[in-house]
Amino acid sequence: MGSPVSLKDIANKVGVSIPLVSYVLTGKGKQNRVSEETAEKILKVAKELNYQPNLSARSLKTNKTKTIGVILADISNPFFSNMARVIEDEAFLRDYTVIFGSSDEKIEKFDKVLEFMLSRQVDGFIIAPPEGSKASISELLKNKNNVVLIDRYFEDLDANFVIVDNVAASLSATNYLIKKGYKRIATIAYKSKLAHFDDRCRGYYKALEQAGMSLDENLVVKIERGSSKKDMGKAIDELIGNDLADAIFFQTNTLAEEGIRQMLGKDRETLKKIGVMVFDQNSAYHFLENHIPYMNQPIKQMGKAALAMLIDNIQSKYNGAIKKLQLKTTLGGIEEE
Amino acid sequence: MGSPVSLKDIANKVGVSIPLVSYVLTGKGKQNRVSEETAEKILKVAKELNYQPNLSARSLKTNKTKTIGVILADISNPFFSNMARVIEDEAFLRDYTVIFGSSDEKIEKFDKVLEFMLSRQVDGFIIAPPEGSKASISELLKNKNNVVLIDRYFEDLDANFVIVDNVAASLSATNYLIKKGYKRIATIAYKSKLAHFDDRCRGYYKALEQAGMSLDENLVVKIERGSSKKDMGKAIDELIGNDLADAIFFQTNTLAEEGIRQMLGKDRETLKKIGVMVFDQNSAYHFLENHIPYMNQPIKQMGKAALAMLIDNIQSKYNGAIKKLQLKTTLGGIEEE
DNA sequence: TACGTTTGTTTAAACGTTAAAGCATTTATG
DNA sequence: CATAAATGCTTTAACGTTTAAACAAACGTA
Repeated sequence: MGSPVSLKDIANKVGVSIPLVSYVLTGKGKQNRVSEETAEKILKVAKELNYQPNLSARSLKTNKTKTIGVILADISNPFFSNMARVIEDEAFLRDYTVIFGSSDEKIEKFDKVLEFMLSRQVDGFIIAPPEGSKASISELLKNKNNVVLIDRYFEDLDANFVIVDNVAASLSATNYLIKKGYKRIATIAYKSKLAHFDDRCRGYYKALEQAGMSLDENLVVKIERGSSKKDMGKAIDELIGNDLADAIFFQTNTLAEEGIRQMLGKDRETLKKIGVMVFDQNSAYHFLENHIPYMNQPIKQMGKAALAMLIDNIQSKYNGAIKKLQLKTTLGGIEEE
Repeated sequence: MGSPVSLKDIANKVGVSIPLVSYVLTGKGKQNRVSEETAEKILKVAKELNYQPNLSARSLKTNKTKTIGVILADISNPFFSNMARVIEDEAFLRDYTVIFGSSDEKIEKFDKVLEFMLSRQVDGFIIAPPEGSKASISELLKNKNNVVLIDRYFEDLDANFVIVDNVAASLSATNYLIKKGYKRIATIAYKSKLAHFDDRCRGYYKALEQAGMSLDENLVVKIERGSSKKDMGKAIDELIGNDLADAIFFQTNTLAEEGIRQMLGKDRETLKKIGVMVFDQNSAYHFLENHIPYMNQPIKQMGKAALAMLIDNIQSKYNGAIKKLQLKTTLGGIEEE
């Protein structure tokens, strides 16, 4: 129990009615013509008794919980735990409570978490949608729920989102390898229909095209999520064992981590011969002999922007207008820095 | 809005009074003598209308929010984000909501987060207490709040906790290095008064003593939290540059990460000559040439146990009895495995 | 002086639940 | 057959808020 002090206690002590106290403490004293004098008394007593509003009662009345639900893929994954941290901090500042849920990239889990949060009557959502969740999210939007997608989006779904410019990022990433002189640049991606992964592939294609390099389908490898260890082993074997590729662009952090591990497993020298580029940052790269260049995602900015967008939406600052924000990535981990 | 269906709607449709519906839907039908027949009708209609209880109203009445507050040092730190994930999952299964807060090891931030959660009327807390938080937690306990400490504890504070056996873990860790034949084993710890850090040092002392090795104060380095980069640089320089130590036992993951980085910075060969042992696991070690042995903490077990303990406490299964759980660590990352 | 307006307050009602007490009707008990 | 007990339900009240409407007193204006 915080403090079992209610408006009633204050009202009694000051000698006024309960609504008056409510008006003053919610800052609506002026507009409800509460005299300066009583307002002061009320504030003083409230402080004395260390009044804490009963949020359940308030929510019951106002139909707002000041809580937002955040569904990420996996909160123990560094990318998402960093994002969670930013959202937590930002929400704290704005006096919003956050509840987190991990979808594990599974639609069934996602739906369960979503339902859980709906039953908790959250005021809005920040969601990194897993594959196949378009229908659920579309449903959510129909009930005019406040939703901001993050990190991912759906091509033909009119929803707010905050993502990075994946095409541009992949383009830069691939360009970096091209400029380094690599000729047979492979890319490893997840087998997924999520739009942002498509974009990453598109960026890769575009870079090759712009450089006048032909696209070799054998250099584009898609890994199944569940069996990434086995698949990655095979992929690395084929790409490197057969000298198919001289550089690899990993499209996610987790792919890179597994891929690099597999490369190291073969022969410590492999990594020095093969060019590597990664989408997203990872502190573990510091442990490697050579610097690993990566495309740095502005996690902090994304989290902040998503939360700001959502809360503005909840408070219906811009009524109904859909906001789409695409942030820039930056090149990091290069030796010059 | 989930569904704006209330008990009233169900009651109207079935043709009974509201309390009857409440009784049935909360499983108290039998004890309130509701006939099988009406109970069935109520359940059927509830399902039809997709009734979702209004938790605010329920909380207002019952004074329980089915929410627990979890305060960790930093949710973007892998150890804690893994812990968060376990707690999230476990709470989800039990239909409890979790709100997280990061203390950043700062007492001021901790107190703010604590107050925030109290204002949210959480039913209980799982806390990894930062240095200096004993008074706040003691206060919390006085108001008979349900608290379970995790990862850390206070020597002379009678509170529930779930930790690892730090003395035993450090003993094993140091013993491992001793058995490997190292003669001048250093340890690097944080400058902190937290009891679990003391324990880790004690385990180290004990191992040396048992092996008949004398304790060299120069081999025990304490790093300031804020300035760990600078301090660590100096420490590594002194220990290794002067050939003071032939092995280092890092007492936390973050210390090890920084320490290893510094060692690699000097010369890639250093790490092969100096024995290293780390408290806590880190997937980044896979990127190093040599295997890094570590003491593996049962994060999953800890999180699960803490949550179970807390919820049993909330439901006052064991009334007032303090529970102290100390779990075993295991040796990991050794080459033989 | 009368009456509309402003000012400061109170009363009433509601949000959706739960818990206790009340009230018929039926069934068991001697 | 009278009465007690069990059965199945309803009524009442309350949790702590917020919001709208009502009210009284003081003031301004004619």
